[in-house]
Amino acid sequence: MKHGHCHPRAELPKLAEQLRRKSRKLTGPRQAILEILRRHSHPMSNKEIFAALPKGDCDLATVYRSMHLLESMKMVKRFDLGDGMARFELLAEGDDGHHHHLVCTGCSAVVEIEECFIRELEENIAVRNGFKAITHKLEFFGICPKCQ
Amino acid sequence: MKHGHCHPRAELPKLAEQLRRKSRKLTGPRQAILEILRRHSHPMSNKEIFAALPKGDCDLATVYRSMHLLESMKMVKRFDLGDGMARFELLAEGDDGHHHHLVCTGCSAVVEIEECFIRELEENIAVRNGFKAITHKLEFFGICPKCQ
DNA sequence: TTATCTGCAAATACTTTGCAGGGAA
DNA sequence: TTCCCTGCAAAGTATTTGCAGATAA
Repeated sequence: MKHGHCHPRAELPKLAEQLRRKSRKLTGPRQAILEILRRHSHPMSNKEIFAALPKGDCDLATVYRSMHLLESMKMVKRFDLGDGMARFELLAEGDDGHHHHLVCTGCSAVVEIEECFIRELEENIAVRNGFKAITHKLEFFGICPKCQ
Repeated sequence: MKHGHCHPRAELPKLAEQLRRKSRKLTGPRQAILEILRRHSHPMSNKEIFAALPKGDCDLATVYRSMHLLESMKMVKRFDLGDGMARFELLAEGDDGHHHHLVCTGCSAVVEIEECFIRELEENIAVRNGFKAITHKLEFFGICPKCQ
């Protein structure tokens, strides 16, 4: 599944509504950040988002704060691609965003891997170890065609 | 610094040999760190290793440098459990250390998961996307029996 | 002796936070 | 007006690095 590319402004009403529900405000930076994420289909770091914003539009600290907020509202999903910084992707309505990535160790290109092969194994592992509420993080790394 | 209380262990010959091969030295901190890892079966962070060393035994920076060295010699393996710091486990001779973890989101307890379910899928994903040298990182998260 | 190591402190990189002024509702 | 939000700067955490003295071989 794609992430919001079919409905360019679909996120705004949802954003406004969810913000209202938490007595939070619909501000310029928050709209601008969602707009940036909508235009990029790959996971973006705070710094990348900041760089993509019209310059002077908002502070880096505000990007960090906004990403926490949007994450708590389940409008974005945080990914850890193992390079020491958080990355975020826009979530489609009703999508839990669970998927994986194939990351090039040469140029950092990212391919989205939509299938999840682990869900059945989770239950097995949970039962065997007495754990509840099991989730997992799975990322693939390799060398992309261009970098070979 | 001195390490009069540091006794030779099973890894020492291997360590000494590999160090010699790279014209590196067999020093107190390096022996002490391997000894710490040998006594702990769970992945340890630099800070944990540092804290477990006899106090004043070596500097935190030296722990970081030693872990890089030991990793490059394939005597330890680095894991990223998603909490913003690297963790390390001792590797057995000839072991590539590939396995996964089940981490409690409550108390950070770690269960080792020895099987790997992904190896066949890797090839599939590699071919489909034209990638080479594919690897993966997979970690499970949940709530352990004690924390439920 | 000599090249590698180490402690120390300073520097980096990513992220969070305190505070006072600015802004949405 | 009332809170919430923002910029700015400072602080926090994990990690790396420059340097001069210490040490293994």
